Amino acid sequence: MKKFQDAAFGGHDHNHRACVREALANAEALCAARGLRLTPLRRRVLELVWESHRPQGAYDLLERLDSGEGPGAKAPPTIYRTLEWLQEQGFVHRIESLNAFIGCPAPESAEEDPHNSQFFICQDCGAAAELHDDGVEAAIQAQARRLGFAVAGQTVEIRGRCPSCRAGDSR
Amino acid sequence: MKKFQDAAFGGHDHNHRACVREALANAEALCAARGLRLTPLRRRVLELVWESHRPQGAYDLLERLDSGEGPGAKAPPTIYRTLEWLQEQGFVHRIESLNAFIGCPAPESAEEDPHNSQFFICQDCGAAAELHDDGVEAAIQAQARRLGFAVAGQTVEIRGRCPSCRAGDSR
DNA sequence: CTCCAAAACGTTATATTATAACATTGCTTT
DNA sequence: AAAGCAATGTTATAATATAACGTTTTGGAG
Repeated sequence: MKKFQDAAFGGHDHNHRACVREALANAEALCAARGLRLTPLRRRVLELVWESHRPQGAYDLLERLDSGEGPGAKAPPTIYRTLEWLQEQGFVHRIESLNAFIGCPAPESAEEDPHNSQFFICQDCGAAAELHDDGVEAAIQAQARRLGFAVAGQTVEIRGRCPSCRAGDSR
Repeated sequence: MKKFQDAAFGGHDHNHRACVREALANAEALCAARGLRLTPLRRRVLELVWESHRPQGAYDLLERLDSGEGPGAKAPPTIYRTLEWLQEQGFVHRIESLNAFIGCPAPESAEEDPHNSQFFICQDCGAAAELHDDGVEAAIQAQARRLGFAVAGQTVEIRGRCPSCRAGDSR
């Protein structure tokens, strides 16, 4: 259980390199399957997003992109366009309450149910965990039915403290 | 049922003047109870927020504040400070996914459970309904427990189409 | 009632986030 | 090779938000 909890927030004992590798492999596979181009820029931005389990601001990403190996002097539209494309593919999500972006650990599942995801975001360490819980989804749909409301998409972002930070862990 | 659904989104057949009057009366009562000052500015901004059931941008509100009766030339901090205070009192909520603000229909209930509110926002007409559903709350808490996560606050914003717009109503 | 301290409001400047519009590059298909 | 299109670069600016400090108002202590 402890392990599951830590993994969700990218706990300090998880193998992050494997995380990133898997995310990139997923993206490559899905692009191949869809006939889309995971260009160097798109790949690099996805890597940057995955450098941590914390949602990243667009300008933070841009700065790191700029200061990296490739050619510099990229302007905001570059990063916003790239993030937009990554979102369309389900490779990253936007966290509305933070104006920030985070990698999706399971982009392939977004095809089945694009609207069912919830984020738990630690206010101490900034880490975020993405969940796809049918219970939350069902409760929302029940209310929507009651209201006569047709759900098109959901933003569910829970602020609080992650298990590590509650335990007084440093990270 | 129809009436309930319409009321939630401020349907065109509801008595909006009464809506506003009630919201202001609520605010006055709560301020009196709490020994707080509902100044003319705060009262005016709350009125502006309540001019519709659509979340309003800060600059929209500022512009309308500016062009109204009182002295003009107010700058952004004025409106942001006022909105911040209104939020602290639970009189308005911020809609993260829209960078906008909406009046709270039941600020008194926020004292009991400050974290339990969900918004259903129509992508056609822009109207939003606030709900406090224990089912959604419970489902979120269940996941939080599973994760070992301590919930401090929730952002639940559902995008979709309201009953009026689904019916092809104009508004 | 006066004066003080704190709260509320005003003002200027600037930070942060995001997009419009158009130019250029570079695949890819023929 | 040329046309056509997707991707990226570039410039400028829009939209949202806050820092810092000055002035006014107000409620309460004396």
